[in-house]
Amino acid sequence: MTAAAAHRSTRDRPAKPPLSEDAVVDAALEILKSDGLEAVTMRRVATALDTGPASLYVYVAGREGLLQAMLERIFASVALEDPDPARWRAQLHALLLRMRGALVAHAGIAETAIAAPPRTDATFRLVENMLAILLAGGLDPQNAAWPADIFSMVVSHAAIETDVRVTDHQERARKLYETFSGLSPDRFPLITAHAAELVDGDADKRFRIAVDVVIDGVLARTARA
Amino acid sequence: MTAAAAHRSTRDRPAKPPLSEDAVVDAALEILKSDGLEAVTMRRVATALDTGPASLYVYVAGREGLLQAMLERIFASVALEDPDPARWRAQLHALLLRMRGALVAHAGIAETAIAAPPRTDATFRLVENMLAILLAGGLDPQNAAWPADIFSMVVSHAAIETDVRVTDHQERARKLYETFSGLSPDRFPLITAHAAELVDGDADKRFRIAVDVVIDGVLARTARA
DNA sequence: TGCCAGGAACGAACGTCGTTCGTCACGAAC
DNA sequence: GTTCGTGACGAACGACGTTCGTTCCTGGCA
Repeated sequence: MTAAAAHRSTRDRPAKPPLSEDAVVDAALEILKSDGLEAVTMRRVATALDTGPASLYVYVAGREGLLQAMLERIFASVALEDPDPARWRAQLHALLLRMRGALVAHAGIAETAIAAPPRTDATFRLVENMLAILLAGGLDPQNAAWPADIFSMVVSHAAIETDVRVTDHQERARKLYETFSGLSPDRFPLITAHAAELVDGDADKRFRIAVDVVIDGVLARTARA
Repeated sequence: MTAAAAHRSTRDRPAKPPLSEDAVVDAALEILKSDGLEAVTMRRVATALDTGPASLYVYVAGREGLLQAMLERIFASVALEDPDPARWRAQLHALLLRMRGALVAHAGIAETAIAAPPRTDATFRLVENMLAILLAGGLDPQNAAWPADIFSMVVSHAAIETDVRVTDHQERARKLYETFSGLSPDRFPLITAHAAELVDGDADKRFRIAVDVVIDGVLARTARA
């Protein structure tokens, strides 16, 4: 290809939007959504932007930086609650459900949130809001600080569990039930006996229960003190 | 290189132990321990075994299979508890602490445990033991099944947090404290005000509290029913 | 004892990845 | 009109996981 041809090809696409961090993150999120985390490669993102991988490094600090920027964008999109002492428990559930939803909508990124949790504005916002809700609920600062940590963990894990680009979650539960109940009753008497309880509930229910368990645990801790 | 030379070189190392799945996993665990998860490459493991990467595929189902085999080995090494209704809470702590310890000893593998939790004998053993302890504690099957899940999550997460091949954990806590307290008090009044509570406690203490919170939460749930 | 089959070992290669470097084009500033 | 800085990018490097075809060794059978 001659220089003239290259020039003409540039001229042919004047509508191509200029690169920017936002554009790069947008393209990456789209690929993540459709093809999963391992499909988010520098080359693939660059191709989606009609350029080469080298061009991305101006706006993004390598692949790791790109993943962090994606997480930042996702967390920043989560709406906050306006703390109300009368409804704090419901508000906590609502906030955490939205966090999980945001992660699940971009299946696969939750892995990154756990392995390298970002310490950025977007996450501070969420921690701040969690603290506000818990304090509005009457907890003392220390007993509000512990669960803030735990909840981040619960959210990310729930997102991973819900991920697994599987169409039929009910089918997955059935498979798991068969695995459990099909084990040797001699070696695993409890698992086989209670397989139904182990796989009971869909992802939403399990998530809600996990959140409630943590809340109740903190409350018990507070009452005891 | 002639065939004769190759033959001689083989003859030169008759002491080289034959390959086996155990040998491969051993070598991989050693690399994991010393240089972290991303250093566990097929090529590197093969080099440690004085062979080429192609030779590993007889004993291990690719890199993913190798990681799973490593996890299996690690979990299998965790000693179980003999359920005693009088000491069930302490037993639960002991078991979970050992699980965490096993993961931490091989920093980095916890990531795998979360992203692709293995459903193998070694993990069934642990779940079975957790169930036994919880049932000995007087919980009904359903309320024993929920936390079994949650505890796996807490253990893995704690292992990741404790990982981060960092020599000085106290230094890390100080850095984190400075990050929190150095934020804008206008935007993050609660984080800045309670920075001390947010970073309080070392990894062990935080882990124990998380476990207790979950136990108390489940007990509260049981009492309410 | 000689021979053969089958599986382990492995050299070489393929395609893809993240990342870097040097060059080029272009718009702003003087 | 010239210069200069910066974004864009072609090309390449090294490393990765994995596969294929061949070679070699060994244990069992004739």
